[in-house]
Amino acid sequence: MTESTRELRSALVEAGHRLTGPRIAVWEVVAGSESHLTAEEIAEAVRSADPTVNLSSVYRSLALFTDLGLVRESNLGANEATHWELAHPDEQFHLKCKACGRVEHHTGDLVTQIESHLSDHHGFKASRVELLVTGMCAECSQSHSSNT
Amino acid sequence: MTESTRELRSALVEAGHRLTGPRIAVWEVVAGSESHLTAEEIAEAVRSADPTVNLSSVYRSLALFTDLGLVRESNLGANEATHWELAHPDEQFHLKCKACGRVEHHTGDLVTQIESHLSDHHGFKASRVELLVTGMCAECSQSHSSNT
DNA sequence: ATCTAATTGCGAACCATTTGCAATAAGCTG
DNA sequence: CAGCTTATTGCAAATGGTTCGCAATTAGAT
Ligand SMILES: [Mn+2]
Ligand SMILES: [Mn+2]
Ligand SMILES: [Zn+2]
Ligand SMILES: [Zn+2]
Repeated sequence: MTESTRELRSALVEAGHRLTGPRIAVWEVVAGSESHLTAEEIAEAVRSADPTVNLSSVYRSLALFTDLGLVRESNLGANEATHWELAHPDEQFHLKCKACGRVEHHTGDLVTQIESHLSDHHGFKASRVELLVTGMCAECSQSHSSNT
Repeated sequence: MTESTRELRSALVEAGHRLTGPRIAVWEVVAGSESHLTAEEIAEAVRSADPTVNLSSVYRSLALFTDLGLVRESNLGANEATHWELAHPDEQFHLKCKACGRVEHHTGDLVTQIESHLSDHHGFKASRVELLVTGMCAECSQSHSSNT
């Protein structure tokens, strides 16, 4: 049993769930990837290891992992499928380049400042912050510029 | 012709589009509401004035208005239908209370600071910022507290 | 009043996600 | 290890929001 599987097991057991084949497979894929994946992409990768795993089970595993705080679910655009990735904190937010499509992470304490401000001045207790900045990344604004 | 319709007409004409019954009806509903409405809710309201207007036309009008910058489209939660409202700037973001469900607006210059920081230090040119803070509003955290 | 292209209504298609249910298997317990 | 209970799975069908194709309508120009 791999180290990553061990982590999964303890999280599952602690919450009273079972360690199963499909869950392990989904976990390995998500934990072993750097990117934001759709359920279908995850299912595809999972199937290469075990072709019997069903897409429904992938969805169910992801929902459970999200619940346990192991993975993070993101909407990276209207009418786009949900993307999943290993959990990361709120203050690490998303920069999406509309030219190349890449999604980068950016850590800023400004998110934390917003939370504090809302709590201190407005009594709003934030439990989750989702910040998506869409625009042009450095590389793309460079290559798309019409200068000499 | 109402004032609000006149505004719509000039925006449409300027972009080479026609002023039509369905577009006026959708516009009146969105412009006359304070809240974030789903396409179905808008269609319902539109039908009370003109029952012949189709849901597809509502979607098409909303897509066009969004394109023209007249309305704003928001995802206020995973697996929830898209919501529309009259356009408002990026720095006016969303606070969603998970207890009462209300969505409030909050204006903070911190969003603008994030944009500047990304531009100055990372060469990322933001064109749109979507910030959704989920948590408990002041009223709800008060009434849900278990104190004497 | 005529003309033409944009727009609409309608129904069907689409796509991501969820669900019901019978079959399977994880993790006790002895 | 074998038996038992119940969570979990695979499958296929349902769902719900949104889009699409196309023929009929209509806005706006001439
Ligand atoms: Mn991320
Ligand atoms: Mn809003
Ligand atoms: Zn880019
Ligand atoms: Zn509330």
